[in-house]
Amino acid sequence: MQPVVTRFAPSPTGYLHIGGARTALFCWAFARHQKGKFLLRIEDTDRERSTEGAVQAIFDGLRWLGLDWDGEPTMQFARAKRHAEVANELLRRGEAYYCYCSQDELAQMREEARAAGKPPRYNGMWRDRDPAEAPKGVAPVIRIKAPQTGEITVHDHVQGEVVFKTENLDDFIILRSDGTPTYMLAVVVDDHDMDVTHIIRGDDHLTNAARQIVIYNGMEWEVPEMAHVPLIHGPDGAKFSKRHGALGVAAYRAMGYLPDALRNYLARLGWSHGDDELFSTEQMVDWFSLDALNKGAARFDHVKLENINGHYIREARPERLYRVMVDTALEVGRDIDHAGLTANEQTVMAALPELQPRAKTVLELIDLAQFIYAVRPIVVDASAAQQLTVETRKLLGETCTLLDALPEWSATAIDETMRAFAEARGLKLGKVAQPLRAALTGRTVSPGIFEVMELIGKAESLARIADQATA
RNA sequence: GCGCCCAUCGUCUAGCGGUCAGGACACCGCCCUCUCACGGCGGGAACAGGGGUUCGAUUCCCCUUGGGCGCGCCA
Repeated sequence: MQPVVTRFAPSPTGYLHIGGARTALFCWAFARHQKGKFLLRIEDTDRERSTEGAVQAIFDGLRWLGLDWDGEPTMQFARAKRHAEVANELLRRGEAYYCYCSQDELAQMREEARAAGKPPRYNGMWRDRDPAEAPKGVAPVIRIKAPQTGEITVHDHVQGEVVFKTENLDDFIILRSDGTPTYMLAVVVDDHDMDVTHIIRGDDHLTNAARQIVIYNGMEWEVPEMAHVPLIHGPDGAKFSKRHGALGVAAYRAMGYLPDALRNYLARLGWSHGDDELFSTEQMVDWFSLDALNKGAARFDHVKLENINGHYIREARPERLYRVMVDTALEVGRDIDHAGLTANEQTVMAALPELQPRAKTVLELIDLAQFIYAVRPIVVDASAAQQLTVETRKLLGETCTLLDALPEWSATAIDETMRAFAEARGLKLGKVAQPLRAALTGRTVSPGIFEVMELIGKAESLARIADQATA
């Protein structure tokens, strides 16, 4: 049996966007499931818009998500000569022809078609005309000779049998007047030459598939299997543009999302395996099949992504999370946090089990860790300040004395004495804990306050409390 | 305009002729509790509309409506 070969073929004109990442994930998962190959092709034939930085962003994004490709990436522009060769072969076979139309003539053609209520398309002007009639000095394009009757069926693993009447297809250009290939030609030639067996891509290419089949037929090449997956929509159901919150993969990393979380979320968008919501990459590879892909477009839901991210943060090992926190702080330019995190590696690591269930993103994790390296006097935020009254400041003074006398500095020991202290005063524990939290962290929200004290140590704890206490 | 695709709770989805229409996120209660999370328990919430086919339609077919995509010497 022929080994499966899939490919991801982005054009490097921006960042690796979320929709592309999902397509890549599906291509990758299918290839890995089938024990086949997953190839990468950079479609950089648009010389105006393609940039080196964008190519790098694609590599980085895929690697970050853990999508490894096989072999060296193919750079499409470098294969222009081969594309032209195929165009000329099509010419020889009588499956394509030179067209000498000017831009004005084409514009007029489109105008006329529109007026006649037909789709704007080329009218076949040069299809059967003798090239000897060609106007002097005009560099021609090469157009494919599309069948004018019958239909073309795309056998799609997601969309099913999609039938296009050939009368709705026109003789599109395959080679530009400057000798460079158009997208339609380049894709077909490359997919064929790369031995791609399964084309998995966005369903915005579904109509292109019919056109591409014309080229396959012209060359008598076998048409690969196809699967056109629905696009991702924005939260409002409309197109998922930058304006509507569509971001690059790198942006999610910067916002503190873990690659496992994004991968899991994206996989679940348009694909499912029963009721399974949370699954590992291995499980996805194990379970992946094209039949389980959905036909309808899905909306991108940041809230659910956040929930899944929270799950992966809770599951992550502190060592790994610590590295991500440091890297993220550096990347987003939070120098103070970066310095604090770096200088307190052991404490942060020890605190992480307390921090993890409280954070949905790595950025939140960093915020949560601030009490560790905050510098005295602690900045007390507005709501925490309300906890510090004349009475509670006195209370804090008394706890200082008790705490100072503790022979052993542990959360449980502190817990016991504070409970006893509160009870002796006829106070609920919260009446003591909240002022302590305000004094120690400057906030009203934090991990268990006795754990906080253990983490930052006796001296620092007593000092922070004393800063807010009165005798 | 023409062509094509799609349609189950607010969102992501399970369902592949007979189900009390299941799960997850979100939301609302309750519990746990030093705050906030986490966790546990419970609740409300959907088959777009209309025709068929069938003993029986969420499921199959058609139409309507509503979304989306495509129609470049862009990819």
